[in-house]
Formats: sequence, structure tokens, C-alpha cells
Amino acid sequence: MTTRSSTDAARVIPEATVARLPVYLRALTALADSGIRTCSSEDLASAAGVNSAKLRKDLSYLGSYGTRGVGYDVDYLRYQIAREIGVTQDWPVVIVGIGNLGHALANYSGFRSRGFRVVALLDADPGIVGREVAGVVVRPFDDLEEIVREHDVAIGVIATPAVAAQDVADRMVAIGITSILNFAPAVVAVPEGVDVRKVDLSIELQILAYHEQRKANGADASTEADGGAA
Amino acid sequence: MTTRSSTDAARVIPEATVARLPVYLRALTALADSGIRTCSSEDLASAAGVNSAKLRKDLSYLGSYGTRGVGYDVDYLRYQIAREIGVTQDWPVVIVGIGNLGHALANYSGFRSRGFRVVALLDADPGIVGREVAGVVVRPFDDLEEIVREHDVAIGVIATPAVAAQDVADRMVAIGITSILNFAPAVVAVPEGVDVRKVDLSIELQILAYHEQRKANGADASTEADGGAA
DNA sequence: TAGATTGTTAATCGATTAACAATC
DNA sequence: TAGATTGTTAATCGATTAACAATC
Repeated sequence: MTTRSSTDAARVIPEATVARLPVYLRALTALADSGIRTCSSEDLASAAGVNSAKLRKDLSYLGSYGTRGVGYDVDYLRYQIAREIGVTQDWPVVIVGIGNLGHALANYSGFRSRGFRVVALLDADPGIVGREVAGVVVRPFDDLEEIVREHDVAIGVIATPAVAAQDVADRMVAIGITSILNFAPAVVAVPEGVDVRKVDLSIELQILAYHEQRKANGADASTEADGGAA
Repeated sequence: MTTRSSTDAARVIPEATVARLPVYLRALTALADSGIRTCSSEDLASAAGVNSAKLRKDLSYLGSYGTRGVGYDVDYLRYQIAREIGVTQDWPVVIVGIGNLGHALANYSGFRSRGFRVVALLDADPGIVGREVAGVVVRPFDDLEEIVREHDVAIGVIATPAVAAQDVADRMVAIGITSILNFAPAVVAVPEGVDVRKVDLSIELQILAYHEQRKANGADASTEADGGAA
């Protein structure tokens, strides 16, 4: 629709590919950490748990960063993927809902190393506000707007009980947050232009249970065994 | 391949549909809780955050549980979906790795009500073994086999650091667990016939960051705004 | 019967895969 | 040059969607 610079052309990366780029990034980091400088698509694919055809197809959407007959320079490809995802910079995030899960998220050490920075922990419960969690003092939910403006937060994490999730999302959206990661077991509705991703423990377990039940029933185990595998 | 009873015929539910059945189940439970006895595909679809065509197509794989001109009986459909997923019975699960996340998972109250029962918490760290978490005493990882046999556990949850994940998965598979939910930020390889699902905080955040970056760049916001939405 | 809503069809869209020409 | 491996093509597969006949 809008005009684009020529260097930026042809940048329509399929959603399925976008979802795998972080996996490749992590696999490349692991390879680099073990001292490997160059890898083939086969090597990287196996480290990422996909087949090499899919990997090469995915990378082809980013550009031509490999060398035929040789493979990929690990550091170079890693940087290109990080740049494409947008994690060469740090993204400020807020976590709302500091119960057991919020606590665990706040303590998650992988944030900083993967392009994210927790700028605030918020909770509506006065009994939790003021406590120190992961070295940060929990602030009242009503401070959300101030914090978002101050740190230019674009990504919010919801770790509240289900009943509160929609209200929190509404407040986030009203204040200008356009990406939400929702851990609450509830569907949240947002206007167009806002991305919501959902992480749901019991849904994942139920998907496993479905396949497990079919295995137990002994029906066609051979054809459906790996149906839900990541 | 194998012969099936006639009542069991035509049971090939697409993976994308399987992944949505738990969402429908939850939406139906919410409707039932608010006293609604009957709903249309439009009602249920909107509660589940999908469009009604997709919902009806999904339900059609299970059978004909609605009434034309009327809609669906909430309780009846809920039971049918629960039966299809396999959560009319309780599934025993073990959680391995009782750090911050394992702690949060152990305390998650949605387990029991959604068809799962945590039969043991395990950790390899002697400093954690013996502590009481969520009313359960943490046991040594080496007790895994005994516990799995005793409770006939089919589903294992990995909440360890990344380095330990593959070892834990290998032990689980060796002992006969055939479904694994992996929260560790690592790819785990398993033999055919074992299902692994992966939940990864930083991957979800990175997918959001990708879309966020594109919004910020102002490129075609209108066409890709909702690209990664759940 | 008239109105409402399901279940199904068929078209479209997007993702995966294997094969191989290009090329280091 | 010969061997290796990428990047791309084209075929296949699976998922989504709109439309509507069936039917309560």
C-alpha cells in the first residue's frame, strides 16, 4: 500500500516463518557458544528441530545470507535474524499481575539476554504492591499509564487471574500498548492493530491429552503418533 | 490402517482443530457458569475469539451436536468436546524442575478443574528436595520411574533450566512417558510416537517484537496489524 | 409456514516438502 | 575441476472462509 524504499522491498515474511525465526536465533546462539563459526542448513535445522528444506525456505525470505557450497557464517546469520526480528535493540515490557506466575516471569533471566527489559511490575492488590520481587518494587496497577509513557513501553504481559485479563488489556490498549502477551486463561478481545499472543498451560496439556488418549485407544498409533509435536 | 468400529469411523480431526477444542471447552464452561443453556455458533465463536464458520467446521469433525434453527445445548456440547479431548477422566502429570516456574505451575489451580492431577514434583537439586511446594513435598528426580509406574503417568512437564531439558526428556521417554510439555528454552529431541509441545516466553515476546518493529517502521500497518494475533 | 441456524461444499489461501539448478 | 550446499521452483498438503442447502 504505502511506498517503500527499494532496499526494503519484498519484505512479506509468512507468519509461520516469523514464529520460527526466534528458534533459529536461539540455535545459532547455542552453536556460537560452542565455538562453531560456520554451519550448513542441515546443521542449523537439526539444532532447531526442523527439516533443512523448511529452514532454507524460511531464510530465503530474509535474503541470501549463506554461501553455496559452504554454508552460513554463524555470527553473521545470527545478527541478520536478530535485526529482522528487532531484538538488536531492547524492548521495555511491563508485567501486570504478580502472583505465582508473574513472580516467575519477573525472575526469568532470559529476558535481558533476548532483547527485553522489564521496566515495571504492577498489581492491583494493595497486599502485593510495595513488595520487592526480583529486585524490583511492585507498583500499583494505576501507575501503568505513567510507566508506559516514561519508558515508551510497547509490550505488556498479562499474568493476572482470568477475570481481570480483559480489563487489564483494555487499559493497556487505551494507553497505547500495541502488543500483549496473555498468560491468563481467558480470551481477550482487542481492536485491530493490536497483537495478542496467548500462552495457556491447560490448553497445551489438553492438546497432549487428546493425542495421549488416541495412543491409549490403540487406534492408528503409527499415523498419528507425532501429530502435535513441536 | 487398523480396523475400526463403525461408531468410531471418520475420526480424523485436523491438528488445527484439536488445538482449538480446549478453547471451545473453556468458552462453553464460561457460558454455562453464567447460566446460559443454549448458544448459537455465533455466540460460541465470539466467546472463543474465532469466526463462526471456523467453529462450525471444527465441530463438524466431532459429529452433529447442534440443532438447525436452534443452536447448541451448552452442557451437552461441553461434554462431547471434553470426551473428545479426553478430559472427562483425570490425567496424572509430574512436574520436573521446581524453580520459580515449576513453583508457579505446581500452584496453578486450573489443573484439577481441567482434567489434570499433579501426582509429584521432582527436582535434582538436594537443596530443593524435601521442601513443601503447593502442599506437596518435592521428591528427588531419581524417583521418577517409581512415581510414573505407581500412578501410570503419561504426561510430563519440564520446567528445568535449558541445559537439563534433554536429559530429563530422555529419562521420561525411557520410562514410558509419551507426552511432554516443555517450558525449558531448549529444543528437545524425542523418538517417534512421543509428543512434545513447547511453551517459550522469549519466543512469544520475540514474535511480538517483530510485529511491533514493523508497526513502528510505519510500513503497511493496515495490512499486517493483526498478523500474529491469537 | 416463515425464520433461524446448522452442517457441508467448494473455492481460496497459506505452509510444507522434495527436487534441482545455480554457484561457491 | 569436482564436490558441496544454497536458494528457488513447483507440486502437494492442510487450513480458512464464504456461501448455501438442509432442516429444525
